[in-house]
Amino acid sequence: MSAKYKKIYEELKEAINDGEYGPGAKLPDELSLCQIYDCSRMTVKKALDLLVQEGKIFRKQGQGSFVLNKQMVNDPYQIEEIPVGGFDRARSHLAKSRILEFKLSFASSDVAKALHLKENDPVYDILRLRLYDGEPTVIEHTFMPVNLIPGINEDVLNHSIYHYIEHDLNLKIASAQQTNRADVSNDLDHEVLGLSDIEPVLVVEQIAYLDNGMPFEYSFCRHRYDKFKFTAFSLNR
Amino acid sequence: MSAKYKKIYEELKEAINDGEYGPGAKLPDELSLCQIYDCSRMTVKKALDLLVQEGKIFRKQGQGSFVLNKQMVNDPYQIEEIPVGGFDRARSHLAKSRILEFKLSFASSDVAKALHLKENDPVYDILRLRLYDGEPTVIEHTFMPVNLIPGINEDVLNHSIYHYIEHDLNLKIASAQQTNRADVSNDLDHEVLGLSDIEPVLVVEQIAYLDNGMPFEYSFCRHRYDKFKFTAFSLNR
DNA sequence: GAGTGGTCTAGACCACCCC
DNA sequence: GGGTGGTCTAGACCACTCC
Repeated sequence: MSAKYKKIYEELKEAINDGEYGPGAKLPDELSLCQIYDCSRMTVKKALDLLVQEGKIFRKQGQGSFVLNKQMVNDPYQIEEIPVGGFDRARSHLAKSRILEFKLSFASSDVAKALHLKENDPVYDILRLRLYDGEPTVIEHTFMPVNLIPGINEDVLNHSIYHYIEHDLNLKIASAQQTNRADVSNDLDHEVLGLSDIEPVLVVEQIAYLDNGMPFEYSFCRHRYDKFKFTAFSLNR
Repeated sequence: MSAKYKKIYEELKEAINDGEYGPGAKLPDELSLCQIYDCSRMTVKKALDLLVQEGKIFRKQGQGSFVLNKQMVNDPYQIEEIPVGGFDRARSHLAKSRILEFKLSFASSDVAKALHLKENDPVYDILRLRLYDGEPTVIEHTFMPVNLIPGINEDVLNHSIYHYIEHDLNLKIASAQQTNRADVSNDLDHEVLGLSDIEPVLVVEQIAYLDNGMPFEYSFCRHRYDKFKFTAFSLNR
């Protein structure tokens, strides 16, 4: 966390977010930043590259680094925006959750494949409802390997699984693979989320990984179509 | 393209995809790679970092670099998988498109905001249907600034807008911002995509940018729910 | 030609992991 | 202690843009 390039990155990001550098503004060139932050050019570049990846700035050889002009606009439903990745743990603290079902199962072939287990290995099989502002908005179906993540119980579920994994088990959550698709709402969606026949859900399927490369979570989140959208930024090549 | 780190990246990626390094396999350590590719450590690291970002490998201090075990499994509809970002131009060549409407409009306030124009600036207003295997699957509504991208006509639309922009206008497409959400299908969706009332669409809203930071495309793609899903990989922090 | 970012080198020291 | 990746330096040369 004390890495110099991360500090430079954080400071510049803050300066951009605060409007010190407005849309289209030119950042100081690399050599100036080297002087400002008393470091070498590689360190400055590493910080700036992070901002490029994030879509905060773009850089052009021979010209400089500039703040990118971003704006998302259209929002028919006042939808909450979530960056793809689901690592925004702050957000999930706003949500309350209700356990609909919590049991142990033998891994199906699909689950075994996703979690890199053998078929019929034991997994937690968790069905939860997430409430935002007291409103039911997401049905979450999660599978986790019992052997990799021991000790899950209702207490843990009522707090935060992620917190338990990172602080109590001292494991590190490193990455996740997600797919988004739309789906026709099913009986449970109707009953629990209060959707009508014609109202769909946004399904986010996720496999999350620890920093040792082991997949520890395979989940399906069925979101109300009018409450969530997922945002991403991507670079060409 | 001639950058050494990109070559190393490509070669390693190919080796992983070909199974030379299977799931969980350990890659050679950095110093070995330096010898193999006759370069410095920073160059090797840059190549490996690209693989980390892409979710091909993970690295652990004190241990090494390993191939990440990825697998997406569940697919109720045999859906085509598309990486978030939409830069996979190869794919769009498979699609044929039919122009439903092609006109000039004055930018609405939403469109002006997204494309960084003034309200009522002229924009192309394009409604196209994309067919995959002859099947109607996506309705695409696109706005582009006339002044930034001159010379669009039906000919261009029937080929590839992106090809026209990159090769004829010699502009560079740099990045894109996307949001995914599910939506109730509307009358046009029913009529053109052949969806029933209860069948939804996956809406991908996109703003795409040139390498000079200018937004040049604001689009809404309404995908049949049973034909597409979007995948992404993300790192924690 | 001056300014800028893109790539690359050959080292250095440190933190972490396993034996 | 030996192996490994994480960070950082102080240069170098090149490619591109603008004047």
